[in-house]
Amino acid sequence: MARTPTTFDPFNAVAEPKRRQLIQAMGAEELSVNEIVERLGWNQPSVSKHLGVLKQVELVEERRVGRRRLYRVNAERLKPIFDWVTPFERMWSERFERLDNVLEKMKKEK
Amino acid sequence: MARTPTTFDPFNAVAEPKRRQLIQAMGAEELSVNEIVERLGWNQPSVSKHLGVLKQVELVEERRVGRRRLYRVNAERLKPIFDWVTPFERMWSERFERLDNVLEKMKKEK
DNA sequence: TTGACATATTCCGATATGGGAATATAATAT
DNA sequence: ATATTATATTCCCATATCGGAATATGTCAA
Repeated sequence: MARTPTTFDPFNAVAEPKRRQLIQAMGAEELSVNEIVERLGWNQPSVSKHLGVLKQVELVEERRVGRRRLYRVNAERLKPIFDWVTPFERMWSERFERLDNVLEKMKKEK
Repeated sequence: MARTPTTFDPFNAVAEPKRRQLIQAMGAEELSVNEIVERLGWNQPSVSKHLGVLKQVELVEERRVGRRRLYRVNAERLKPIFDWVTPFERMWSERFERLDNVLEKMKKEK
């Protein structure tokens, strides 16, 4: 067996840095391929191909209008990533850093 | 050029489902390889290899004690993932669904 | 020193990738 | 019909997987 395919799930689709960049550049807007091309400065086939992957995992949705195709981010598909990573937040968050600091001080003052 | 290597960054390391499972199984505990093997029911080389990838991207840290190696999750390396995905939360969260519902109702009642 | 235990590494093969370049498809306008 | 615009697809290749099996390394114990 080989590596998990990029189209397997949002985790794999989004592992590619350019695809993260693409999603971030789109934000909440609905954009045509050419608008994305201009915004990112990549060549058109590259944008289309990355959109193709994102579409397969439903991270973007496509709407055809005339000869253009309008894409928008389907943020719900990012929720599994958010849900997986969020529980770990307490391990690095400021609240606990502060707690650590307090404990450090208590040590020193003792 | 080929696909972004798994060891390139936490995004890629964590794209592999088994590695997410491994990290989740470890939680905040410090565990030996064998403890992880038992906990997950995988074979030992598999666990070692996945730990190797996670270690390269510093998602886990290793401490040698006798003939054992104790691993623990370095959650800070998950922060970039959290930070990247979090801004999109407002696009799916209940708060905004509720807002949508309110707006829908207002339309209908008008 | 020899064995037992804990863990890492190597060798293998099938497979999917991303980029570049070229080209195909589709819709509109003239 | 033809040209133009907008987008997708194909063909190419170098490369890094993951899993399985076997084996190597390292450390303790008797």
